[in-house]
Amino acid sequence: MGNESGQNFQRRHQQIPLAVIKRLPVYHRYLSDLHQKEVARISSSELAAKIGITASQLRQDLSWFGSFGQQGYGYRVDELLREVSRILGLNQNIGMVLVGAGRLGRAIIHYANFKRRGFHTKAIFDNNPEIVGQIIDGIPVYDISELENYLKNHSIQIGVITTPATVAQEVADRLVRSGIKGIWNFAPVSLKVPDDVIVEHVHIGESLMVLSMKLQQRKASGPDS
Amino acid sequence: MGNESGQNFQRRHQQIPLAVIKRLPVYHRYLSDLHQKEVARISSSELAAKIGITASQLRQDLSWFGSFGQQGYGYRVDELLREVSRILGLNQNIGMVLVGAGRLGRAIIHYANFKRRGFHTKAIFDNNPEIVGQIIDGIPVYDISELENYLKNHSIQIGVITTPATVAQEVADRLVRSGIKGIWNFAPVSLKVPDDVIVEHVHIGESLMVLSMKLQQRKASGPDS
DNA sequence: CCTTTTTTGTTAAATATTTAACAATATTAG
DNA sequence: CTAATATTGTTAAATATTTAACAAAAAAGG
Repeated sequence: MGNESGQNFQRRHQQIPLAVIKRLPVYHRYLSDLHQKEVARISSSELAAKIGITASQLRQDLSWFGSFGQQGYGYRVDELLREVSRILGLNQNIGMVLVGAGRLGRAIIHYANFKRRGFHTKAIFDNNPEIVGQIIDGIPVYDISELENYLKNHSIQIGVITTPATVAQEVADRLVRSGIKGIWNFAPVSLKVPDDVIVEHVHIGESLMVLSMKLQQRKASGPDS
Repeated sequence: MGNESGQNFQRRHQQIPLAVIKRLPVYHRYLSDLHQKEVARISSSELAAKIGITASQLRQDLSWFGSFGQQGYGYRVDELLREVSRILGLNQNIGMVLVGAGRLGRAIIHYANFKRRGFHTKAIFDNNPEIVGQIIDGIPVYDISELENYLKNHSIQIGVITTPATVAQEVADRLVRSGIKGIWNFAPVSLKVPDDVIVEHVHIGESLMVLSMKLQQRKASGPDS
């Protein structure tokens, strides 16, 4: 058994590298898969091979959070999945509101609600009178003017912005003023927020540009290299 | 004027770091903004400050592709925007097909078509008979069985996957067999493709987990640190 | 026309991340 | 019970990325 059995969260007091943080959801996905397939144990080298990284990196990453494996045996899939879930904060319920009930907003509600447990979209806000009052996926749509009032009376941790880019900053400001500390932003703008607010930006357009660029590079440098 | 005036694409023969590639779309966005505001010139330090990086990094990044600035003057916004667009491959028309006409698919078509020039979704494929035959945003929806035949007869560079995770790999295989070299994947699976095919994965769920984790960390280590 | 200022592109130093190596230890096999 | 094998967590080395420093050169000001 690991020497500290994962009792402690984040062993060292240094800041965890962003590169490590970004790999954790990937580990979670693969571990979920294995768990579903009822695989009981896996070694760092097997798991790393599946993911396409080195075993060293996997062990190094995990070591930021504790010791979850057993020498000579490897990791128990269910235990490691539980630990990674805990590290990711997936063991608690998180309340969200979504601003911008356009196509992307509707798609995200669906995605977020069905795919990931623990994240609950409690309310939707929009400025279109034709949408306000509707119920989308079981979630009520309120007028954007109600935003501050709603947030005052409900426990919400994350605000999701799926508005046009032009109003995203204004929405962010309003969320921040109402005490929201986490913003999941789909609008293609870099939001300016205070230091104590965390923004995760989903870079849809940027991702397509990266693909376009890589294709162009590949073409330029010869298809065989 | 820069000593080589950007005549050459990618000066050195080394591989361009992924970290650099990922920043280029950000540069593009800020330069577009400046261009729209009719700003004519900008120095590396001004632009870097806006973006929130160091001037050194900006100049270092650009130097991978050529010399676009002028000592004592800075960069001409229109020229640099043109160069960055060219590097990103935004100056050419790119044909795309989208597989999976669900909510996310429809949102992406809208997003990709309206927001970014150069990318044209030519056809949509789905297996739902109720959707097949429809026209979405001016784009015809065909039965998924038509995919290979369509790709044989049209010039398509990118396949977009917005199907459920369960069928994403199968769709990817079919795209690859039809000669597609670029895949823009929204399904939460790591696609296995040959080395000459480029996959860009939009990590929607993973991004939410990262946000969740950062919130949890912030909470744990005290709101003031 | 000359001097001062600005700002680039690049070389070098500092920092961060990844990979390799290995001692420690649990498991397995005989 | 002992020896051989497997595999972790961690320390050290290698690699990559970021930042700083600065010579070169253009622009601005007199």
